[in-house]
Amino acid sequence: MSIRTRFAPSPTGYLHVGGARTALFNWLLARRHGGSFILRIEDTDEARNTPEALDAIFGGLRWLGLDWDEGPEVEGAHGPYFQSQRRDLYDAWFDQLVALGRVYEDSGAWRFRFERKPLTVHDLVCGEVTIDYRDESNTPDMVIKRSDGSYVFHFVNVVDDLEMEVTHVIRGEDHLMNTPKHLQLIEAFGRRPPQYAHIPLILNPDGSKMSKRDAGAAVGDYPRQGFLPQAVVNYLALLGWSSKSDEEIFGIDELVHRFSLEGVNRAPARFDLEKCKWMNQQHAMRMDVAAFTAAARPFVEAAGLPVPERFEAFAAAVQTKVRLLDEVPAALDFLLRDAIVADPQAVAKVRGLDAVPLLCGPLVGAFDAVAPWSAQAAKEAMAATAAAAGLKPGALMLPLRVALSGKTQGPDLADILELLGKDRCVQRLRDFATAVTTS
RNA sequence: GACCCGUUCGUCUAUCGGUUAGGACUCCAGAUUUUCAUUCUGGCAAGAAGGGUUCGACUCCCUUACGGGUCGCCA
Repeated sequence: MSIRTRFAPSPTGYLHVGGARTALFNWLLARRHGGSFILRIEDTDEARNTPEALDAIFGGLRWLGLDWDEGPEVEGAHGPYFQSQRRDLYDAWFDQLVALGRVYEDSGAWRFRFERKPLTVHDLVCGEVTIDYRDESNTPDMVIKRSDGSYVFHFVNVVDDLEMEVTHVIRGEDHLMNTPKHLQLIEAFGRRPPQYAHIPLILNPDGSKMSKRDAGAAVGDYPRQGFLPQAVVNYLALLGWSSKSDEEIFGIDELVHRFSLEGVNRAPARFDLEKCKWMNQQHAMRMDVAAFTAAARPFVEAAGLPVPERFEAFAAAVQTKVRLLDEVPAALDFLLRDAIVADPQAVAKVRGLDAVPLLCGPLVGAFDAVAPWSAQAAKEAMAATAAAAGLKPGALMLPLRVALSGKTQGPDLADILELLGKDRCVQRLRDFATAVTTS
């Protein structure tokens, strides 16, 4: 019998990283075992549902690459996949409970009568958890149908998992105490419960609960901040799950191959944006140039920079230098524009160096004489200029970098020389000369 | 408050009774790159506390502390 998992968000806010990770784990388990991953929209709270939230769910899952085998748009044998469209089904299941005498009316709503006994959840992550339902004060009979006739989460969630033949329910630990309620319902229906796995929550760096407004909480913010989906997936997978090895940079296929519920931790994990960024850089560096170029292009365009014909060569020059894609425009700015704004601190740092007079004098002529222009030829001219003055070529590197880019950090000097071209190099050397002498 | 779950470097984690408690992020130092980033090497840094059990506990049990979760006609 094949594994069936589901992600069942309610469209009431933005897609949260916690929800995204829940979806990821469900997706990974299904893919690992060749099962099915179902997307079900739990939109029973009409007052709080919004179309934007629904778009955020679809968009977020798609961006992360978590495709669903059954659910909205793709449909499937157990639809519809919006709870708001499953009324008839719920009515039928509710009637069963009425026939069994397990519900009673209370102030216009209907409550499910719990059996008063201890209930044990056999959780794949938490182990055996027993909650005593004999203590009625702590576990009052729950409302499953509101006085307006609509059904409550616990009821529809259980009915749908049964109807959709879900075999594994992976969800946040905040649902652990709900599970006995669900078990009671399933028992009343005379059905077998799915396997449960409650995963720990994601916390803020300070240990507080991560909510919608916290940094890094909304998955929708990641794309425009320049995160790569594969990096976010990788980072999220490692929050609360361990591959039990020292490696940690995994592509999605590798995660699928390695994933197992056994590796899931029981303690909540704090979200570390720094490590997430580091991981993004690791993935960015591993992309092939064409893919990186395609991913970086929109950021450069959005920044209003001219995108040259040979953009790929420019993107390649900064591929290992950025953590997030939104750093690309700033990294490329001096290469794409005619004029540069030199960082005063960078200029100050090199001003007093012995090599500066060479840059302002002989090197300008040496560069001007290079024909045809190439990074190699330019470097040879630079070496010759240095040698003539009794300096090592290395002494010219940093000042030249500052002269050409206005910064102390950036692409490889050879790339700068090559991409800038002769005219711009000579011009910037002249500008640099006036900058260091006049101020 | 009651009931659950949890607690290893600042953070993410490995360890399933015997390890100099390992790796990663961050930070620091050095090497390589004639330059920056990358990469490499080294360093700082941990078993919440107290009791047991055991020849031996981070690992098993109990208590306390702390953290998180749940106690809705929200999901």
